[in-house]
Amino acid sequence: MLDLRTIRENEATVRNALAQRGAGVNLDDLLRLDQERRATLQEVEGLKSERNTVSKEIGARKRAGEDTQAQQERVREVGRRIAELDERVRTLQTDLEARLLRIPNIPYRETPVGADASGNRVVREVGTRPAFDFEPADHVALAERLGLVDFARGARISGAGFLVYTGWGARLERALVQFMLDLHTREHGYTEIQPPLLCHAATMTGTGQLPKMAEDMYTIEADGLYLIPTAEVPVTNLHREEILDRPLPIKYVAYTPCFRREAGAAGRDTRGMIRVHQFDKVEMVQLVEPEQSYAVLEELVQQAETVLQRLELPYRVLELCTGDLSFAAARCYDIELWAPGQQDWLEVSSCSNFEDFQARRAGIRYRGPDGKPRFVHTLNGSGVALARLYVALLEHYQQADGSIRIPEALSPYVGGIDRLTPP
RNA sequence: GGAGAGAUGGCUGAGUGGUUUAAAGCGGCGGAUUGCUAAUCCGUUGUACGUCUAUCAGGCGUACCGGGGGUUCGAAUCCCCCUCUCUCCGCCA
Repeated sequence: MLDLRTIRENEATVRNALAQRGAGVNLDDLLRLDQERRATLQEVEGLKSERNTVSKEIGARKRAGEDTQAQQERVREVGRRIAELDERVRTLQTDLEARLLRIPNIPYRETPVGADASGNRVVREVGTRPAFDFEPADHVALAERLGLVDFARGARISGAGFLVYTGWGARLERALVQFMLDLHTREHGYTEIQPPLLCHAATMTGTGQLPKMAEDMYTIEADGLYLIPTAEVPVTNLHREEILDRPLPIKYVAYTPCFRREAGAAGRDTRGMIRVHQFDKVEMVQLVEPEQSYAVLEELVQQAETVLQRLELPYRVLELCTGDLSFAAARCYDIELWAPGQQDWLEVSSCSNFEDFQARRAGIRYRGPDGKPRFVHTLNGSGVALARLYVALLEHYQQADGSIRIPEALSPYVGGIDRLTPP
């Protein structure tokens, strides 16, 4: 959420930034509502001040045994007017809030300007894509041949887009999760969190999933709950409506399943495990001082890259342009893995700085050097997303004999074996 | 799911309609005193919104005693609804 005062005082800058994102926002109505709210507030607060004074006087005179009938009647009138104006302020306030919650964040000043994904900038490409002396298979064939994933039974029990990992396939998934958690907790200084997977509306609003992305989430209507699309949601909201009493930065890492309806993506990537309704992800979240947030963003990207470097997989880092930035992000890097079976790049991480956009929505503050509360900056980065990592790993490490080599760093997590072989 | 008890400032805890613009204590901050530490003494103390001014600061106003609504000239206090916590019962991995 943007600060209303910022919008008021920097109207041109805000308009320009939102235009670069391609966001159609009616600022005129917003500013008019703001104007009316402040005017009405001034009027009603004046009346309340008057009422407080007179009421106090009535109390004093009653104690002195004087008649206060006339005064009481007069104040009753004032009270009626106050009730009307209060109602008006409430309406304006609600309307303003609803509009503010739908305005996306302002992009970082160096963000490349572009209309869509084609405007993204390749920051670097690391590692070399493998050369095969045979025709590389895709992950669906590999997973089926090795008995790692059962696509048909996933569809049978839950529908298309749900996976069943079996035997060594399940073991490999667990190994990857554990490998990443160990890396981030032991070497990168994160505290591990296991949050709820169902969150209510206030939490979903805090990080920006609501109100705009409601149709992307699975809902539990009977209880007013939503399945989390990412651990970012519960973990960032851990400190909702708090003035933090601990030193910054706060660094959390969480493994959770993620649930996405992929409502707008029907028919895309339907084959295999590239776009599924449920996948595992290890997510890093940081709450930091505003002055540090852009340095921390670089740190996050490197920590996500470390996962891929240890697994010896080739990848590239992109900076998203204004038109491709997600709703709440001010600056975002995506990391993509090369998948030989797809002959394409797969997004496995998204590292974003939200500045104070989420903190303002969620009310997450800390005390600055002057002791006054300030909003923190929030960041998160996948470290990294499974399913797609799994795809790239299978396709990258496939051998001519049909086996899958296990990279050295991962081997201890699968009981020391160095390859998966067909049964 | 049923019954009961509770929710007050950073913490403990008083307060059942107007001298409470929330007592007192603890803690925090500033100062005094003091070889050092401790102790003692004095002062100070939250958040949001609005507004004004001599605007790296402050003044004024409004609201905030779990959340929302109501009664009243006036609500922490009375009434209604909700949430959460605790205790007991039931159910249960």
